Amino acid sequence: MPEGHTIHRAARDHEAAFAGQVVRVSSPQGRFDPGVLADGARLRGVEAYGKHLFYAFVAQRRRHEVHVHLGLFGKFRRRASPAPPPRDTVRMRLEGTRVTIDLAGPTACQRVTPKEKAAILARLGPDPLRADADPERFFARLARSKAPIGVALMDQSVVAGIGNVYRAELLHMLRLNPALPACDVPAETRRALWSLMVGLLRRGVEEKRIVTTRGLSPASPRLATACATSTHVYGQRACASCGASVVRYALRARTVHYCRTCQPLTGA
DNA sequence: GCGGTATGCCTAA
DNA sequence: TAGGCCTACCGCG
Repeated sequence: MPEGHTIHRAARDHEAAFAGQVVRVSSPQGRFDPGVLADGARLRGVEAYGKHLFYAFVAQRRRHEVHVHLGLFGKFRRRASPAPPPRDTVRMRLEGTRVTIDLAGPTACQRVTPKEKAAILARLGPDPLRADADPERFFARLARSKAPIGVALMDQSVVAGIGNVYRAELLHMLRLNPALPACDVPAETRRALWSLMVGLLRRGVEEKRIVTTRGLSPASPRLATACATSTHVYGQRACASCGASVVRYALRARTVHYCRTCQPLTGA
């Protein structure tokens, strides 16, 4: 479930799993070249920025970075070491003494130079999960964008880490119609959007899933099914607030989910 | 077994 | 705007 929360959680978990250890890096699938990392490299840290991950290794006294982007399909699987043989779709295997992480289906998995990493970061807007995020950049971009707010929120150069689920939920919670031009979102609402992004993404990191409704975090799987409405409109047939049918339509090739009653176009 | 679907994003036209 | 890429899972026959 790769939106920003998944990436930040992976950074935290992988850093904890491999902190300071020597990790063996391989590509069972063969589509990633680990280079010098194949013989073992010490993991110095894992950094998350929006939906991008950067693994910093030291091998042969030099620093090496691996860039990972999960895209739509990418997934990490964690197992205890020694792990069973990988599936043949595993693009990258990170093998530590206690933990082995398999990565399958990513859009990107490659070693990058500092210059290449900087170029990736330069394309990204502020990330609400990062302490160094500057929300003013987000506010400024919205203020001068004529694009629909539903498009602006998915634009990683406007804000980094928001995907289709968070977009739908943010807009619903602030009663914004996805088609409203971003520049018409009032300044107060821009600020509210930022605070909400910070709160929801942080919750997503802790719970390892996207939960935007107040629902309790149920202890038993049976209860979990009963309280399955972890969203207001995304993936729902009926709006969790008012019960009206949730509308779906394609906006720039991505399906937007919203409630006509709670999010009228004129009501902003 | 097949087809549809998914929380993403890039490129060609 | 359409198509391509990447993988896993689910419902259907």
